Amino acid sequence: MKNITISDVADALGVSKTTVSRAISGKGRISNQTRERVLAYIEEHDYKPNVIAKSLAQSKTYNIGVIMPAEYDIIDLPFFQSCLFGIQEIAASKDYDILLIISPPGDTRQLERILANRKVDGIILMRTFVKDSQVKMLSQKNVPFITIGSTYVESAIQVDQDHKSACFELTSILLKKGLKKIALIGGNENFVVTQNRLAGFREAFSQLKLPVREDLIYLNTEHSSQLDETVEDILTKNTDAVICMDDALCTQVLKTFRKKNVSVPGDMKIASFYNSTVLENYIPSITSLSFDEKKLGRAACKNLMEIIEGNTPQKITVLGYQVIPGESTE
Amino acid sequence: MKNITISDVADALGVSKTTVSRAISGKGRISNQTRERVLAYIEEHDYKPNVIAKSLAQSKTYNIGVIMPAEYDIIDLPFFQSCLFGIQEIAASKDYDILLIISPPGDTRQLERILANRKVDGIILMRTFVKDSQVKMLSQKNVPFITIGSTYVESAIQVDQDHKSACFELTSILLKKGLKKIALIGGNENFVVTQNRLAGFREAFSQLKLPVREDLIYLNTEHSSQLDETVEDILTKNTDAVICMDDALCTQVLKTFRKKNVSVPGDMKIASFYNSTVLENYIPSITSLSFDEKKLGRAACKNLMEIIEGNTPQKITVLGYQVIPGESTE
DNA sequence: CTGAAAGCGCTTACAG
DNA sequence: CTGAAAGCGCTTACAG
Repeated sequence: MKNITISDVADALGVSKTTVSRAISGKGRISNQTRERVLAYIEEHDYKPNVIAKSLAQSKTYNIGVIMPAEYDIIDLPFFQSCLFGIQEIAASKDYDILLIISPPGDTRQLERILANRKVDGIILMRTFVKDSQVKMLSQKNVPFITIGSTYVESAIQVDQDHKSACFELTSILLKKGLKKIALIGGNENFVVTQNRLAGFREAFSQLKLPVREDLIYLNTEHSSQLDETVEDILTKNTDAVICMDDALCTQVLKTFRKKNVSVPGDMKIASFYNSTVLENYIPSITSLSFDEKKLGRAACKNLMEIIEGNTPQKITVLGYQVIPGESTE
Repeated sequence: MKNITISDVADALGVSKTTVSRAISGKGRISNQTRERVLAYIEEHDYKPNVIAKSLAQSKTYNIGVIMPAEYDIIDLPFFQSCLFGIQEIAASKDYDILLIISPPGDTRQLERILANRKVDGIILMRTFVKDSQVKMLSQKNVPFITIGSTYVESAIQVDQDHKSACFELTSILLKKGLKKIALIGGNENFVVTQNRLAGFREAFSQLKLPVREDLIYLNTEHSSQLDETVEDILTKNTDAVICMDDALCTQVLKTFRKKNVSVPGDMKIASFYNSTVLENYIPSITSLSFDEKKLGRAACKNLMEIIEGNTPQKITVLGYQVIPGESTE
C-alpha cells in the first residue's frame, strides 16, 4: 500500500520529475498542454505530494506555531478559541497548519525547542506581556512572528484590538452622564492590554479636564478574596460607577453587589469589557464592549503569511470595537 | 549563519555520519568512548538534528494531530484546554508536538488534508459523537488514533471519564435521600457522553427498583429559551430534584429558579456535573462531580504514543471521578 | 519548453 | 565497532 510519489507520476507520463514538480508548483516555464496532462493525471490518481520531502527541499515546514499561555483564566479562553479559529481559517487556505505551543508566561523552553527543531515557519503570540521574554527572543533570533496584542519591542509586528480607544469611549460615556467617581478594576498589570485600557481610562478624564481618582484604580485584582475587599473599598468611597476590565471580574463584582444589596443601576452603574456569554443574559443588561476576535486571528495570520513570503506588513494593525449600551449604566 | 549539520559534526570529529547518527539515536552498536566523544561535541557546539530530514528518512513526523471541534460552547472550553495541557505534557516529553486541527463536527476535510499531507503520526479526537464520521474514517484508513470519550466504533482505542458510574452515583445519592421525582437535564443526545450519563441515571433507579420518570428526562436542551420551558415543566410536575449534565445548564436553571423564587435546597435539590469555576462560588454550594481532565489528556497521549510505537494499549481506559457534596442537595 | 543531476539532512541495511 | 552508499521524495540551478 505504498504511497504514490512524484517519480511514479513522472514515469507513468513519460516525463521528468522536474516537469511534474513544475506543473504542480506553477514555477518555471512549462507548456500548457504538459501542465494539464500532468494535473489531470494527478487528479485522477489522487497523487498528493509529500509535504515533508517538500519541506526538506525548500527549508519550509508549512506550519505556523501559535503560542497559547499555560494559564488558567477561564474568561480568556473564548478569546483564544476565537483567535485560533480565525488563524486556522487563513492558515488552512494557504495549506498551512497550526502547531500549538503551550507555554507558561516567561518560559521560552517550548518555543526554543520548536525553533531548534525547525518545525515552524513563523510564530503567532496570542498574548503579550510588558516585559516579554518570548518576544525578545523571537526578535533576536529573527524568526518571523506576529503578536496579538501590543508589545513594547520595537521590531515586533503587532495586531491588536483598540483597547485604549475602547476604554476611552466607555469611560467618556460614563463621565458625560455626570458620573465623576468612577472606579476601574483590572487584572494583571504586566499585561500590555491592562496598561492600554488604563491609558484610555485616564485619557477620558483628561480630555474632559477632570481629575482621575487614583485611589479608585484597582489593578492586579485577580483572586476573588481580594476582589471582595476591593468592592468593600469602592462602596466606602461612595463611588458612582465601576468599569471592569473583564467579565470574570464583572461577574464577581455583581455578585458582591447583590450580597450587599447594592442595586444596579440604581445605587451604582457598572460597565464591563466584553459582551461575553458569561454576562449576556444578565439582568439588568450590562453595558459592554464588543470585539471581533476571529477577525483578529485572521489579521494576525494574514500578516504572518506576508512576513513568511518576504513582504513587510504594516507594523501595527488596530482593529475596531463596538460599544453595546445596556441598562447597567442608565 | 547556516545551521550545523550531521556532516559537519562527522567531519569535525573524523568519523562517519553513520557514527554520529548512532551516537544520537542510541541505535546500533557503538563504543562508549566514541558515543561520548560525539555527544560531548554536539553538546558543546549546540548541534540540533534537523527534524524534517529525520522525518523524511524515517517517515515519521513527530507531530500528533489533536482535533478540537469548531463549536462554541464556552462551558466545554476548560475541558479542552485541560486536556490539551495533559496531552502536551506527555507529547513534549517524547519530543512530539501538537498539530491543532479545528474541525466542525462531521466534517472530515481538515483531517483528510492533514493525513494526505502526512503531517502527523497519529490523532487524538477530543470529542466523539454517536455517529462519528471522523472516527469511522480514521479507523478505515488505519491511522493510529485515540478518542477522548467513548465511541461505538469497535476498533477505536478510547480513554474516558467514567460518566456512567458518576451519574449513577450522583443519582443514587439523591434517591437514597428519599427523593423520587428526579429530573435529568442534558445536552445534545448525539454525544456519546450524554448517552452514558443517561445510562447511569437509569441504572441508579433500576438498582433500587424504582421507576424512572421518563417525562422528567430532558435532552437536547441547549438554548436558554428552551431551557426556560423545561424548568417551567419541571416545576409544574412537582419535582424533588434536578440533575444537570453540565454547569452551563445548571447556571441557567439556577437563574430561573431564582426568578421564580424557588429556593434551593428548600423547595428543590439540584446537582451538577462539574465543579467548574462557573459554579464554584455559588451560594448554596452545588453538589457536583470532579474529574481530572489533564490526567485524561495525559492518558490519551500516552496511549497514542504506544500505538505509534507499535504496541497495543488496552482498548478502553476509564478514569475515575469524585463526588463533591454541596448544600444544594441537603 | 524540458530533463539529468545535485542537493536538502537525515537513517539504515549491508559489508567489513 | 565503524563506514560507504543508497535512499527518503521533493526542488532547483544549470544546460540544452
